[in-house]
Amino acid sequence: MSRPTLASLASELAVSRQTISNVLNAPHRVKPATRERVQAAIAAAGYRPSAAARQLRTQRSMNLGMRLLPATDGINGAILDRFLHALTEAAQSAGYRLTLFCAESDEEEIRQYEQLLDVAGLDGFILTSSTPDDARTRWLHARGTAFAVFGRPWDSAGQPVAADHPWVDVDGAAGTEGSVKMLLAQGHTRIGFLGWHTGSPVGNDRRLGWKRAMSAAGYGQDLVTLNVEAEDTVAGGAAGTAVLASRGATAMVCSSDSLALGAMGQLRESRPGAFLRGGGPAGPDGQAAVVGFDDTPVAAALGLSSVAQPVEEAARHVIRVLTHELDGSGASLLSRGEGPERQLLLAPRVVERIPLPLAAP
Amino acid sequence: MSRPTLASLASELAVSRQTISNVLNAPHRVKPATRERVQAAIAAAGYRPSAAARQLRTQRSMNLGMRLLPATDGINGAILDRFLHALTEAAQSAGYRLTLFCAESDEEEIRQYEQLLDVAGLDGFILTSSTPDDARTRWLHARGTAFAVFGRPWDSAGQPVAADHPWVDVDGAAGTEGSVKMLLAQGHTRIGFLGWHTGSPVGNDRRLGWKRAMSAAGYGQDLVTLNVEAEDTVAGGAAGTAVLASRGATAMVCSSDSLALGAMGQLRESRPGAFLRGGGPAGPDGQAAVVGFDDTPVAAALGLSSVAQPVEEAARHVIRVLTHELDGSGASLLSRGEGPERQLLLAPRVVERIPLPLAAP
DNA sequence: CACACGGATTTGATCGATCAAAATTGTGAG
DNA sequence: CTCACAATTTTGATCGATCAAATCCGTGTG
Repeated sequence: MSRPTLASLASELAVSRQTISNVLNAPHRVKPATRERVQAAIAAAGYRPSAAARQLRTQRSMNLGMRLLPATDGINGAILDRFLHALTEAAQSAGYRLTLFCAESDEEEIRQYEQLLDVAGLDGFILTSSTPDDARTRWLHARGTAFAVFGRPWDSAGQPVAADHPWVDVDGAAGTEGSVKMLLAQGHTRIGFLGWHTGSPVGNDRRLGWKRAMSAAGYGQDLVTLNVEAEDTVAGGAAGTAVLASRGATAMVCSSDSLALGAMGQLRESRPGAFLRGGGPAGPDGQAAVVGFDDTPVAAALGLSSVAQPVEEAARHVIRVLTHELDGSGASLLSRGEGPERQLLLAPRVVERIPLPLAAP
Repeated sequence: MSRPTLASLASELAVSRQTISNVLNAPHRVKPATRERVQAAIAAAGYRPSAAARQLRTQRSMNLGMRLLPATDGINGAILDRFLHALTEAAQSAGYRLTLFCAESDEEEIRQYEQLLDVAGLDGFILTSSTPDDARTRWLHARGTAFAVFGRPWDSAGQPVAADHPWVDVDGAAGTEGSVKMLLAQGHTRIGFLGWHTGSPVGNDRRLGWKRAMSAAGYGQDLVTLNVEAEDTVAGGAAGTAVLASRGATAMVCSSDSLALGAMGQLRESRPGAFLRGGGPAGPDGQAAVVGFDDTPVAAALGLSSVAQPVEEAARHVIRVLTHELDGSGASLLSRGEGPERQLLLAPRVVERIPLPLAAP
């Protein structure tokens, strides 16, 4: 009554182990008649090859690893859920499993790679953020381990840099650019940017989009005045908004939903009614406007416009590239030059929302 | 230059494979002198036993599985991050790895169990929610697979029921009871409950705590009037709050932060200033009060009081029980009757917050 | 009719560990 | 000095698959 194995099935069917193995791994080598007979028996017995035995022989585990970063803020970290889910789903349907691990630092992450490669024989890794001059990608590359990154490579100065490893990222600049355009279309002209300190490449990228769109619209002269840096918290957003409002901004594009949330609150409170009904600093229709970034559930709940990252698509692509790298090496002769883009910048989408009245009708 | 194996190390050291294996798995059998010599060699060579080979022989993978539920709401789903992180960390330090998988339904989840057990040889599973008359726990139990649940077992009528599998849960009733007590201490007497429809056992449990505390305080006569059911969304919370306010509630305990968020908005908007500065339905100090549930990041950001679940502790305990079950079976003679509680109800904590002014000073 | 040939199938070795049992060594009693 | 017995170490088999090479088989050919 125990689990069927290649050997047990083989003796039942009066064929050799190898024939069954071939039916599964190289069907063309088996005569159609036997193939079908074996396939039927496999289905009937519910036979499933043992991954451990297979791994021992082939040195492939069909297992991908990913570090779970220490929970951040949670408002913005909420998109991790979606990413992780899509990643797991995509890996699963590509025949891979996903193993999680934790690490306190990037150095420890590297030590974990080493251990997981040796012990569990993971086939590849997914990195969920890139840092300037990333030691982890260097290490993985040197070791010849397959991996794919959600995040562009940055040089030590925080500038985008070429690299030949696979990565997927979302074009943050395009997102903020879109936000500015939306606000311009609404008639706003004094559009501020509320972002992080300049040490963050991701933050700088988002700031860049705002600058680009403002310059293109002929408001380049406001780039200094209307650019404010703040701590990435709700309180930071409120404080920054107070500054921007005092400089005459009627709308603002934020680097995160946390900041945008703070901005909304500030506008509502400091000039009661300003946000919804006009008055105080307000745009042409009498309303001040805020756009966040990441389109977190909070934004949706509060009716905050925000830039939505296509994280599901990013996750699927990460898996696509990584599995192509892993599976494709054998079939490299056939599929040379085809395959998915190894480096891909996805365009985000600006979700325009009408602020919720926050009261039942 | 390739990875050291038991055999390669053995020949270098001029001892047998088995001796090295014993140093790792049964050190007491090895003479101290050799043991140290071997240990030094292991460290020097950076030897790590292959999990695949070990699994093939021992039939244990040191791998635990968990289904990633389709992302829910996201406001409340945010605590999954924390749970998952703590789970991974605890599993890791117990020497286990965590494998994720997806399933569309509970039936598919069972099919995945079957496949993962056969193929990957997972040692156990973690279930992250329990449903009334749960088919999954029945299946796992029948199959003799180790598992632990975050969530109490409920019978088909949604009532708590005894079961002999390990589980950990948070005492929701105690949470809402604590919320009520906090509001009573603030001087409120007309405290409403804004919860989910009665089909949800978890929701009913939370409602129960409110009822208990209200009755104990002598407000049992209000249990019908001040109990409102709503859809678990921000809009639902706003609508329910309108009803509760019209019935004279000055404070409300909610089943979730989504509802509480809706409640806050409703209070702010429908009676401008009510929430912060008194007026309209308000408590003794002139303020209406809302308490949410789950202490999501949004609650923290907005200064919403909420009931915090000790999810990290729950995760650690789930792993503790599960690994004890798995590791302990061998040592059952020694540790009989000891070990962690197989069933544990954790007390949540009410986090009292002062609503943020939402404006910078 | 023997023989080469390619497709289909089988055999034996192997991946790297642990288990079970056997062999070796050391120790104290008689 | 020998023998029983425990402590320590080694040997051979095994887990369940795949690889590489060998064998088998039916055909077409000279």
